[in-house]
Amino acid sequence: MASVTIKDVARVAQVSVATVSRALNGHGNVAEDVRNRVFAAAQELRYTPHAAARSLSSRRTQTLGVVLPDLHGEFFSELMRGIDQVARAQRLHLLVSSYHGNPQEQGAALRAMRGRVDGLLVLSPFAEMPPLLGEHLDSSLPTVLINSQSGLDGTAVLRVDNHGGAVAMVEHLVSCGHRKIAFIAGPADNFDAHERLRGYRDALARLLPGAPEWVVQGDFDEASGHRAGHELLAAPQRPDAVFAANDMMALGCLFAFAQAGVRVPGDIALAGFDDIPLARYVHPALTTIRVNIAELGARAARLLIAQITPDAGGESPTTPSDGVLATELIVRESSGSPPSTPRSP
Amino acid sequence: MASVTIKDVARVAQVSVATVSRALNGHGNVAEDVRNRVFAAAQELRYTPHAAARSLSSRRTQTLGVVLPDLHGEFFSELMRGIDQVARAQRLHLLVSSYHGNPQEQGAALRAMRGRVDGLLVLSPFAEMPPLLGEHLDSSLPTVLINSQSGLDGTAVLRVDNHGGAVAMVEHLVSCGHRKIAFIAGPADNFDAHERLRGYRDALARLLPGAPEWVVQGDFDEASGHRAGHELLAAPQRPDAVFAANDMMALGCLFAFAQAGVRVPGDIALAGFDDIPLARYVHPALTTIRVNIAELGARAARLLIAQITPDAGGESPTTPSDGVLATELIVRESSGSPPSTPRSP
DNA sequence: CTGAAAGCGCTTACAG
DNA sequence: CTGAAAGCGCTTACAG
Repeated sequence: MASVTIKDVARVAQVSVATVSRALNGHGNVAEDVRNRVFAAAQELRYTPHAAARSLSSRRTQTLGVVLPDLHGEFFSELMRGIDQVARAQRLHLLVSSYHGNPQEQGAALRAMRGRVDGLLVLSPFAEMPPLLGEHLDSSLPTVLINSQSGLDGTAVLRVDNHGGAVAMVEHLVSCGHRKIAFIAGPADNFDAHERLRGYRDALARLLPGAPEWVVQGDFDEASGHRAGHELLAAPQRPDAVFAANDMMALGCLFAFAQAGVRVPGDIALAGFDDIPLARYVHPALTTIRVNIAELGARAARLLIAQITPDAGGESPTTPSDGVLATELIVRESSGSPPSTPRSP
Repeated sequence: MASVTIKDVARVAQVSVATVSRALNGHGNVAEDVRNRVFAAAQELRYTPHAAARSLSSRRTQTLGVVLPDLHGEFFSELMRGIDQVARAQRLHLLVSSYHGNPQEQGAALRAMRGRVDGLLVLSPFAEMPPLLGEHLDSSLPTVLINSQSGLDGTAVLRVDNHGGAVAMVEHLVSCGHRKIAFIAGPADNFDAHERLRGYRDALARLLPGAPEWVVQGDFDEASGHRAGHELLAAPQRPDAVFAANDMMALGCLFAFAQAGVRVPGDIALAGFDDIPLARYVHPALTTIRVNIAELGARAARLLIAQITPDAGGESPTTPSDGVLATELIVRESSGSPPSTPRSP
């Protein structure tokens, strides 16, 4: 079953290659019996069209490109799941490329997509748009940016409502009676981190006017949360509540508190952001903000498909090219308020 | 920056397209100054070769295909991480395709890879080789099967040592003094599940001759572990230890025990398989078998690359085409033996 | 070292 | 409804 081409099928079916192409692609204008002969021949020979050849002449690859900073963990797999779900419904393939957090590589990854994909999904979490992004984005290639700083001409952007989520969390903590609310920030150069910090600040200013901000720097990983936890405990006055910009840091912080014999939420309340699977399993279960990453991926894919084929079941044409994905407050034990729903495994 | 082709570069550099091609591909036999002119022209025009065209004429796609049952969770993301790591070192792209557990779709996915990839990594966990696999595998396309039942002619297979891991776990449980060891099995039609069950049986027969097997059926998800837990507690004589064929089921079982007020490991010891991130966070931390999935992906990718380009830094030529990936016993609290290392977050 | 030309395997106007 | 032919954008012997 080496390489059987359209010519072989044409020969066996005794028609021209043009007819084979039309028959196999369902182009209507083919006589019934001819079509059957072609199908039979194709089947007999186990013919599969050569994708590169088809792409070259049809200018379509039936493939969506996904360019990410890394292929790591929950976020990646959830995003891919969402993207895959809508891509397959359109019979589109997925070409994934990680640039390993390296802006240099990002440009290369973007450029290498030419001729391989019909459109691009790009995750570029840098708070400052790398100049490369704009330069390497082929303006003739439909593109949807995910959770990225915008700033690009007409490129569609889809974002998680990080700001709104952070505001909701501060509101919740305040409603639980907490007043001295510290924040463990994410990496300064990360756009999501930036938005969450902004949400914390805005909510604090509005709900607790006059209350000082209390921000400890972290970098989204557990170790930095652990350090931040110790740092907070060392302060002359301890906070009532700690809001970490993501769950991993909240977990690190929780561990630091446990080491120091500080009880959560008895002594200090704690909250995170993301609702990773672990969040419900730690003790106490972590109050957090849920982000439906699969949905983010699915919507981004729909947005992109709508750009590629305005009538293939993508987002409706009235959908604005920019979108925001809502978040959800998940109240568990760690924030000092009894959870609204019983704990489930 | 629409579509600039090699012709445009040739015109600007005032050479033939053949020369442009040779210069850009580093073919040595190009005069220094000509090469420079070509590079300058390419840069000026922001030229990027069209992948489909290049593939069609060179018969190489610079892409590895990955065909998986689903794009779900930890296993998927770890596998991808490992594959990506070695693929990028060779500047290879990754085309991923999920067949959503549907053998029918698997065939389609496999066939659709023609002309898109230089080789295939296929995960086909069905205990019975779907006849489709063999039929749809293009014999001219280098392929590596991952964790699949073999049975195919010369196709390379890479496996996790599920049998060995299960044996090691039973040995550990026995060494902790447990005698009545129950097993929560995975889905009957899953190859990994089958091997783990076989390991349990073999070890039991060897270490505890005469002891009856005690197998409860599960299907790898948490809910089935939960059911199995209740079922085990309802038995006239409770087991000393429960070995679940994966961590998710162990977690479900743990939850069932907690609900029933049964203490782990005090009343019943518990162990899982996989070492998912949650395993160390639950209480008590779960004794399990670690499988380095990223390494599995990396080795599979190397094996495949070696087939594609026997001298591009893939596995050494002496590497057998079949391989087994060792597992590691991770002792934590749940098995009733004090953990050998202090608990870390 | 360089160019003209064939060819990779398809698709798609263009005639008929 | 069908076929001959051009063309998609490259690469690669083949000459020179």
